[in-house]
Amino acid sequence: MAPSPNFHGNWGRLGVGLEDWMAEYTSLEKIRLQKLEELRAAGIEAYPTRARRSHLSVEAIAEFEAKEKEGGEVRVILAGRIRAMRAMGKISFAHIEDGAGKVQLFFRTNELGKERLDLFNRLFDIGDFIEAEGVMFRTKSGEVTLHVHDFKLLAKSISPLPAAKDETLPDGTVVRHAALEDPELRARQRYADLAVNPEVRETFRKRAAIVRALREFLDSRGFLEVETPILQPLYGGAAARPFVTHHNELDQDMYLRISFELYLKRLLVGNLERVYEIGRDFRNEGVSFKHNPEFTQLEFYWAYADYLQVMELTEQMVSYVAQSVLGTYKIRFKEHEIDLTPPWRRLEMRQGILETSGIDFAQHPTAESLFQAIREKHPRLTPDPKATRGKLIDFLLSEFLEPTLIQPTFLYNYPRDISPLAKSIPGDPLTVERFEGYVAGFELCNAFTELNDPLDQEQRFLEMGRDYAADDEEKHPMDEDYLRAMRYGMPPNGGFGMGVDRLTMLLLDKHSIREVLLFPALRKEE
RNA sequence: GGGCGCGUAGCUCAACGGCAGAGCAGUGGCCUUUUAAGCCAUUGGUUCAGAGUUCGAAUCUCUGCGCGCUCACCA
Repeated sequence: MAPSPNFHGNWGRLGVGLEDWMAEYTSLEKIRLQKLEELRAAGIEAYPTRARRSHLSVEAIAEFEAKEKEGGEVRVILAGRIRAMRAMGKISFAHIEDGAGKVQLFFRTNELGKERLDLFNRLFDIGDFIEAEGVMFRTKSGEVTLHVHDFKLLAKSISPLPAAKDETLPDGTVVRHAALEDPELRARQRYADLAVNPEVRETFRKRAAIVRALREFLDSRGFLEVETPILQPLYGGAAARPFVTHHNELDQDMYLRISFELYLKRLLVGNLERVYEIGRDFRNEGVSFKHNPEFTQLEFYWAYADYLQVMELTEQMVSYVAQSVLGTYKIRFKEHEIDLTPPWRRLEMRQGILETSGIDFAQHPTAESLFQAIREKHPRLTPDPKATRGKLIDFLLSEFLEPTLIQPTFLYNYPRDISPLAKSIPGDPLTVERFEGYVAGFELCNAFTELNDPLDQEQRFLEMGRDYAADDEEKHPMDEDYLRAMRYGMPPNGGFGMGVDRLTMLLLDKHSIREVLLFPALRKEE
């Protein structure tokens, strides 16, 4: 099908001839481009500049239902996207969807005349945006519907959206047929996914509500929201590989931050006593159902508090968010019923690992001894022989304890050598005041009483440097400016970090981080 | 990065060594209260890409690409 001489489509942008234009579009798209031409030939603007709308779909329906008994007329202008069309001779039905929901449109030759109805049936498609003016009424089968007296195209759709159809079964459940389901397509073309899967839009509305609730909670407790650099001359605050980039004018390599920690704690030095940030972290590591290279993190730092106070604030905050977004403390995640009502269970890490693995790591003060114990007790397991004591403990944690932590649990008191920014427990140099919150078997948050002794901190950086000497990429760089800040004096404080994506997964019962990210990282196409 | 699996029409999926199909969407027709509207007719394919085995490949083998699951990595 060749474009006619008065074709208005922009195939000049290809800078090529007719043949390439033909290859650029699918047969369905070519048909729609022809319709576009016909519309324009008929003097109809396919992309008008302005639209009118008096009501959202739900408002129009509600207003009609309120006035239905006394028979008052409800005249409205609705605007939305065509999701279904049913032409039947001299009448037609369609459903449009707007920001609030769907509403049915009813077209009749009586009001519109044959030509206008034919125009609608022939040249309008699923996916087009339209504006429709008329009077609300109820059809024979009971659906509140707009009786259209006039309509107008607002934007023509060239590429066909998946024409998903909702079937309502006798028991009321809705089955969607031919919905866009391919996970790759849904993620790559999130715009199409959002357009045809309303529950995806709902997921992201709820995500926004979760972030809003976190802010409300912290704001109301005197925390100041701040923004610290994403582009940093030096990365730190976590053990992760960074993304490296380059500033041309400064001729200097820069890193995308892997955490906010060191900058937020600088603010405590500056007498900002309660600070938090919600923003993006970047970690140049593997991608999985719970890892995306960029992810949203919440961190707060609270002067004069310790990790026990942070624990209390955490359970209050998470339950507040659940209550405010879902209206309940009881959530479902996969097959689990989870109760977020505070207080949460508190379990000392040593105790938890002893109970689930039969190994008391306190009896094994060196990596060698702990490694031997694991090999003897669990011969089929193969921990890394080069692992530090802390990493072996972490291994036991994820192997034995983590899967059992379904109901919200604070696991506390961590080995010092995997926690270089946390403060030791008085009288116990091997253990730090740190906890992680676990729900549904995965780590939700991580917090500790922050190390505020600049000399100890310098020592820890040096130790980390040694531990990672063999692996440059994971080496924890010495942040001299951070130490300089600490030397001015940092108040004792409790700090906290939580993955907002993971919290969203938990609260919304989504089992992949991609379901809660609008545009997850994907390999480039082709 | 390793292992396993998947990739067929715009969407959802069949065909599993022997003519590449269905439903929806699309196109033409009938139909003035339908709603997965219905009925009649009909269009649409580089079976992800490339190579190989075979008389014959969507199907078997290899390579590549992409995605999913899983393991590793990830305080």
